[in-house]
Amino acid sequence: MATIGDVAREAGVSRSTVSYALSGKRTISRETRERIESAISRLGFTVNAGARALATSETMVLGLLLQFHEDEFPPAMLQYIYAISQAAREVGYDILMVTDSDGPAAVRRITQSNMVDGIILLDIAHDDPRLAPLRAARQPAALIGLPRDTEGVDVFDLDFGEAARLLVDQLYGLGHREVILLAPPRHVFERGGAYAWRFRDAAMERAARYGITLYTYYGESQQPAIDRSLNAILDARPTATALIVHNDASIAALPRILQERGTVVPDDLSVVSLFPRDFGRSFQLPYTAVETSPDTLAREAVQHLVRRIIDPDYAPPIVKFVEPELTVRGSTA
Amino acid sequence: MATIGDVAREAGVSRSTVSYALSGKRTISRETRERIESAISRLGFTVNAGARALATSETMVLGLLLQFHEDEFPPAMLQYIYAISQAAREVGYDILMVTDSDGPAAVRRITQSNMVDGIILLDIAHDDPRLAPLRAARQPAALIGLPRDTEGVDVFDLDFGEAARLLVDQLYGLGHREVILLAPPRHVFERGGAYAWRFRDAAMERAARYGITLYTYYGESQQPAIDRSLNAILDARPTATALIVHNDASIAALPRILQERGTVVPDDLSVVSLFPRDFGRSFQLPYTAVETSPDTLAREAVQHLVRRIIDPDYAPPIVKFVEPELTVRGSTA
DNA sequence: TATATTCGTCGAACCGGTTCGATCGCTGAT
DNA sequence: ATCAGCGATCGAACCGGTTCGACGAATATA
Repeated sequence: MATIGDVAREAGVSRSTVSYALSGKRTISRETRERIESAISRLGFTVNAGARALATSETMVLGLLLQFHEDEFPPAMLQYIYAISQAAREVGYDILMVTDSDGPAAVRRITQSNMVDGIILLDIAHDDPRLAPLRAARQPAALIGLPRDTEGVDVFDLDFGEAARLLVDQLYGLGHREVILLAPPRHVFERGGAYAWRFRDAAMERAARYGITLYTYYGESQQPAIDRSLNAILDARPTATALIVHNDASIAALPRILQERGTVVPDDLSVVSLFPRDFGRSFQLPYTAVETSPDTLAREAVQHLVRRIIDPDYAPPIVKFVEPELTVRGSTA
Repeated sequence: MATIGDVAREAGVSRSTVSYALSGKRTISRETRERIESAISRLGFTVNAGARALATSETMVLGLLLQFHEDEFPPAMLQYIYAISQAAREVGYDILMVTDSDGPAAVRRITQSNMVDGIILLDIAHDDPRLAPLRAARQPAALIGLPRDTEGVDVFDLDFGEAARLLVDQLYGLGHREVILLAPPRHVFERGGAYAWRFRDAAMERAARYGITLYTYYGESQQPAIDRSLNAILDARPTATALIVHNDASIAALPRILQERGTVVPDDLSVVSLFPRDFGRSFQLPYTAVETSPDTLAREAVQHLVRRIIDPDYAPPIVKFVEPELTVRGSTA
């Protein structure tokens, strides 16, 4: 590989001149610049990322930390990963994807060794053990998901509480007074997935205020338990007139289950849910729902992170809740 | 951040001594080593990855290049991504994930700038445009998927031809003589996804040999077209007694569709398929099938790649087909 | 006892960039 | 005619590691 020294020699200038021609940080005469450019293309020169990183202390890489929980629904995760990667590239950054099962160690490893300029965390737990090493790090971080303590980090998340209220309101307005809430699996709550109880608690609070009887159940994460539990829940509450599903794995299975049971939506049962917008691409989900948009969330997180990398205190840490939007699909009556 | 110079000063030795103590490449006295180690932990020293990469020309990072096609089924992709990431970490490497839509440019960018020690390519097209820049690169590559020309790269893939034969044999042995083959979407063929026609052609060849009438159809990739096309196909061939599904998106929707139609498996129709082993985790797929194992494939690719990074010509380039395995689930009669 | 080895350590060079300060030739203002 | 100011370029230092050759002291060999 050609180095900047080779280019300098070929163009008959010094290394620093080549560097300045590349960065444009000092004026270079038209003639010299052209000589350098032609030398670069003749030699096929590309700057060595490691050397540049060493000199500038900027790697132009973002760390993407994620854990893969057995009880998580894969399609949803990929939405985020992909969106983050795309958004990062748009602003000139690459993604170092780290899936270590030991999250805190992973954070320490990549921040202390200076492999990345910033960090994005997915799958935030209420007391996320990765936050401590993250706060100790030199690099800024953006979280997608809400932890208990947001100090020193930027947070982006859907307003799950508001989403729940929106859905309950919708059902209440249509006259439903006996509703089943299918929440995420129990492990999600135990692990501290705050989005789970933010949604559940808001739904319960709202239902209570309206005098709605809300039956709360926790879904399963893997087949065939998903099917079994859905059937069991529906069997247990024959008088319920509506179903709120906050559970990706279950919502994907629901159409088939209802079909099997001969339950017609919305005649026999109203169904509302909450899932990523692109689920429709993979699954047939004809339900009125709050559609989350991983793309938007990811893009916003990345852009904020990059701004903070460039200027660490361009603004105080933010906690941004994306407003949920209801897409009505006529699965309610 | 403490540098190796800080450690050296703290321990009262030279920088090189610290380096040798770290790498173990030269003998260091017990006493000195202990002084260095305590200095390291006192200062919280971690080697700077960029500096080490510059000095050693080894980044300990693998590039993972993938493109996200609209007509692909996301869950399958994630299996690979995750497995590769895990396998890489096991052997000390991190993953730089690149999703640029311009694949060849991405290959050039990360290889020429020396960001990675090796490259893994997913989603190989028959004439994959990324291969040219890859062969020009200094870094070795492993492909998951089979291109036309395998020169200079290591290739890992399921033996799709054999998989097809296995499934056709299975049906033939049970007496089926009129079979529907649901292949991947047309775009996959057009784009050059070799696995698609390797499976299809082998199935057709085998069917012809046995005198089986094979109706070949191409599935859709997105809802609601998937549902529509499945129904149309089943309507068009009421006399077919078996269905071979080589199409992730369709197989995920199939149970519901059959339910809707009142078709009982295997009494009314035998179904066999080909999908990743872990699909059972997300979807309820009670079908006899060749189950692919992204984990195994990914692990093998990564391990080979790393070996080749360490010793570029430890062996000639390999093309490794993983033998398909049939899991019988009683969806045939 | 003289000599060859081995052990433990150091200094310097190098990896491939960036950046600061200095120099030099011109131009324009005084 | 003098000098400030600017444009264009260079050299050197630096980023934080690794590695090679050298060297003194201790140990083994003859």
